[in-house]
Amino acid sequence: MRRKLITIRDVAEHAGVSVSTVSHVLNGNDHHVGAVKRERVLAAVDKLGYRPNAIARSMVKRKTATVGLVWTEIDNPIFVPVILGIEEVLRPAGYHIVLASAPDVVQEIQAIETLRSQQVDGFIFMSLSICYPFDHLVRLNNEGVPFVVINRCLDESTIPQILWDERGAGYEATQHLLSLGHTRISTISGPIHDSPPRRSAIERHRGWQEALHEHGITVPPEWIQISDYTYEGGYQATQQLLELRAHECGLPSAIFVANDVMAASVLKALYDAGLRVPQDISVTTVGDSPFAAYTVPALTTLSLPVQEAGREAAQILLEGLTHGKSTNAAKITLKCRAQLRESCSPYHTTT
Amino acid sequence: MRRKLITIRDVAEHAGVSVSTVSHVLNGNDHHVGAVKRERVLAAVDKLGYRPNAIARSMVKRKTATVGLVWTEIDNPIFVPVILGIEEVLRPAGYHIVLASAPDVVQEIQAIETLRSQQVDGFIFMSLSICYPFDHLVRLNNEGVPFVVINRCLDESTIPQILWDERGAGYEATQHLLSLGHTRISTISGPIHDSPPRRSAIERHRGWQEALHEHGITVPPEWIQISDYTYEGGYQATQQLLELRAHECGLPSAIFVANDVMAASVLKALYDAGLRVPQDISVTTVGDSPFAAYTVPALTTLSLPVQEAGREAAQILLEGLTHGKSTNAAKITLKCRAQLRESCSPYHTTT
DNA sequence: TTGAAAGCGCTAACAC
DNA sequence: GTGTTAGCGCTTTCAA
Repeated sequence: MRRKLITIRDVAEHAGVSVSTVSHVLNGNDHHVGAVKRERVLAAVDKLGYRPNAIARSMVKRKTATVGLVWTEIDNPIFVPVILGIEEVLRPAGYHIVLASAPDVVQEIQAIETLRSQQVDGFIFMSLSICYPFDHLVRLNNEGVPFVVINRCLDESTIPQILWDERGAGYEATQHLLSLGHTRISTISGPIHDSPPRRSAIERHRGWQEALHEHGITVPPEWIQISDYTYEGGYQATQQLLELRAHECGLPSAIFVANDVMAASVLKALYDAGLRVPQDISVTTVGDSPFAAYTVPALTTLSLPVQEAGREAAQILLEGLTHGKSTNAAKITLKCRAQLRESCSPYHTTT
Repeated sequence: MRRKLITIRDVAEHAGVSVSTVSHVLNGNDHHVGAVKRERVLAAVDKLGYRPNAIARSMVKRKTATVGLVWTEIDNPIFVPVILGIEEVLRPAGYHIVLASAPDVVQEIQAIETLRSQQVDGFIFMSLSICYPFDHLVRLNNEGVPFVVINRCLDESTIPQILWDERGAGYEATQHLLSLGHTRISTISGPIHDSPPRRSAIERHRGWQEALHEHGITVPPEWIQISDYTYEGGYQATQQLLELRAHECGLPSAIFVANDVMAASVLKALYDAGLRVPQDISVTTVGDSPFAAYTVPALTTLSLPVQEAGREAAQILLEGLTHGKSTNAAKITLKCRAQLRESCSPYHTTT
């Protein structure tokens, strides 16, 4: 930043005191500084427009008051609320956030390296529920670097992590359908066969399974559509399902769709096929994107406490940042909340 | 980051060379270093797991390779693609991004202060098209700090800025309706009366006006609904419009909705009222959120090149970062692209 | 209460 | 080619 930098020395000179006195005043170590000199310092600071150099300070304090936010795939809208939650708690604590998106593990490792050389004080890792290898995270943890991980399956109890109760979400979404009398309940699942696996997809699917199982219900395999969490995928999966009209197993009376993005396009596919929701077919899903309340019909869904995840993560990190190390490695699972809207109706034989 | 830090001196010692040699090797000033010593240095670096301290380097180079991203309201999904665009160009250039959200001007000024003391090399400001006062930006500019501003109206030609052609978007969206034979074209506008003003809302509205004016069309004032860019707002505005059924001016045959969020709820409101889109009423809008292609019916809209805005901003900033200062303060206006989908049909007297 | 001075880890003259 | 050394701007003993 161009301009001749104004340093603490300039201030000291201007105020006719020593640099250490200036430093003391500026850092609130006022106790041992005379009121007169303090005033003089403050005046000089003001007059000169002095702006302390945080870099220089970081150098000697060996702390930067900065945390690295490593994002496994930034191209996801939930990024925003999560960051919001993180900022909400990190900002007041005086911390800054440095961003680094890292689409894969190699880049993640690379990002960690870079950020560490930047001397960040800690990390938050946010991923798309993908079960990447995490040896590097274990190592990082062993080195005593504070960090917390959001939405990633690491089967490692000494790393603090925030998860959503995906299985519970799938379960409850299905349970809701069951409670309405539906028994012919299909699913359009997320990428449950991906490798590395996608935890959310697998868990939501399992939740659906468990709910059905509890009621002793089995469904024809054709009613299980594996898709990919995208609009296009949801649309196509629905078309697949609709072809069963002519098939012996027939159509389900309800669909559990693994995320709200697909659910939106499921609605569209159903509409395009002339089926009415919820009269002809009910739909539940997971994820409560802002649009979910304004689809036609509005989606009954389980909302992920996204911003809360950011808050929790930051909170735990802060703990580790201040108390030198994460006290008790927490594994927090956040419950999803049901949002009952218009896409479901009680089961009845064809209208 | 705990652990005894390994410094460049340790490496020098281990390799039996001087620190400056190590520094040269590490910074690619290889020309003047013998191959033998270079190897020894590299080996020592590897063996010791040396990680250069970027903070120390920044201190002497007076550069941090970091840019501050100041976000006027982080709670907006377009944040993600914009960041994506920014990272796309800043990352390869070796720059990091420090985040700071600042909901209002006071906090923005504060954020700038903090980031400057953090020694960021430059800034990108991203706002919601709100015409905040910007004296502080002019000052920043005068101090020679490189920065660029996205989506904000500052009537100041020496500050590089990226804008979207909002007026053009409104114009073309309306023009499309006109070309389909519509003349009874209503608008659900954004917050055009806000203070400080919202540029996008005003411009889109003006685009609508201009298109009608060009065709010598005037509309009853009841057909102009001022709303707020939200789902709720869009829904309510539509209900207002629908009350005109009983009114002497009657219903329009088409609506230009100022953003896609409102458009989604307009669709819903119309559906709830038993009106079919596009058979009974056509809808165009601005903004092409991912969901816009999957509403029922899919929205005909003008898409903002969002990621491109991020890219352009970063590109221009990079210019200023490397060439000491922004060469020629650019004001780039990005054109919006029409996405023709299902929400419009040719005008015809009531079906 | 105040100040002098020793670094924090690195780069870049400048000397050899 | 290679090494010595003077800072970058700040905090923090330690003395006075």
